[in-house]
Amino acid sequence: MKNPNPATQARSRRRRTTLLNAAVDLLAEGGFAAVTHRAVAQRAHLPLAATTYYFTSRDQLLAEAFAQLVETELTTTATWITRHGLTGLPEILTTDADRTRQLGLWELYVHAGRDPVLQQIARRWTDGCTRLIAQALDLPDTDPRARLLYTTLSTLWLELVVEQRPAEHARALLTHALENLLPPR
Amino acid sequence: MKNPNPATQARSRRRRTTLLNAAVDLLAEGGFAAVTHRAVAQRAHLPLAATTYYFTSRDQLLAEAFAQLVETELTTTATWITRHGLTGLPEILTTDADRTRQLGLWELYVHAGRDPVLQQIARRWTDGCTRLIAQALDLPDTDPRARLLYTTLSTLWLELVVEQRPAEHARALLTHALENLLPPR
DNA sequence: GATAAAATGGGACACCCGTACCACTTCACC
DNA sequence: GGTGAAGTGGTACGGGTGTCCCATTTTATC
Repeated sequence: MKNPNPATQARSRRRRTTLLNAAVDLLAEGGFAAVTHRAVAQRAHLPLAATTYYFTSRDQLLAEAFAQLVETELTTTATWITRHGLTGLPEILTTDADRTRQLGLWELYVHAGRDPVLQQIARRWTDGCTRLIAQALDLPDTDPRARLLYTTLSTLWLELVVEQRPAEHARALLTHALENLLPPR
Repeated sequence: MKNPNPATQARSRRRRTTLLNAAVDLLAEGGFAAVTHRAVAQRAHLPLAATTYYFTSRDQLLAEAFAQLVETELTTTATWITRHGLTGLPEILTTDADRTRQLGLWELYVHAGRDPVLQQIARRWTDGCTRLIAQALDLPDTDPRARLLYTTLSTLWLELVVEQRPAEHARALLTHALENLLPPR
């Protein structure tokens, strides 16, 4: 026995993350079905066998891609909120730049209803989002108002991404919800 | 020319709806990927070629299945609301009987973000739901309060179906939203 | 430098898919 | 009752998939 631990070499770890990033990109671009072993390998400029070497199955690959997508999306929206503050929150419904990225996330979110592994990540997503809203509103995480605002924001965002209707109404409704939720006290 | 219009015979029409129902069932049970020509044909006790005869492509089959799922779901929830009234609305978040059916609907809803044909049906779904809420609240369809309540209800329902957490908190939050939305006037 | 584990990559296997083909039967209408 | 279209169903084709196998190279430790 000379090299007891797998995935210990730097190049190896780099390859793994390359594959994972490729999977996330493909998921964002073409959705669920586009994440195949061959497509991921080609995207990462690696041989096909690399995918099965670093990920025991396609399900695992998808799960890790989902997890990574959730984390990055949470951090980016967190920085967005700290930069724009609460009053500019409705403006978040304009970010159709990475629309397909959001689509991929929601695809996996719904798919989590049939896969316990993904389900855990889905919960992480929901909890992370409500926490972000709570922080933006300067409320404790458990405050029903934060959770309430998240529910409307979530639906509006999903609708925007899926149905692609003009965002004006959505923004107006979100400001309405904000006024109706916070200042009346 | 003797029989100019296709699909005119009674047996033929029956077969078509049988296939469509089979597709809807499969979608509910196994999700998106489970709706294959072969599976649908077997489920309907019909030969494989029947699927390509009545539906020009798998996409069309999925689109029609989605449309049918939306319509039936809208009508069933409509009758549910008229029977239970507004006050019992939070109880709607207990119907985990056909959880997988809801899952299938949401799967296709998200997929609509990548398919213009499905997108139209997705809009029909959103509009139908908000209209139902508006009727339950005895408000005009365009009242922001109806739309607002729908957004929270939608997220809570999706969360319930996907994440399978206890429904108590969701129901409590919905009643909270209802009180906060209607009686204060 | 020897050695065993880790890493690499080319290829193959078995499977399932959507769809097309085509001979056949049944039907509606003259 | 003849005729052409509608409907039926068995079969085959081409392609893409996940996963596995195995020979080879590279690495870390002795």
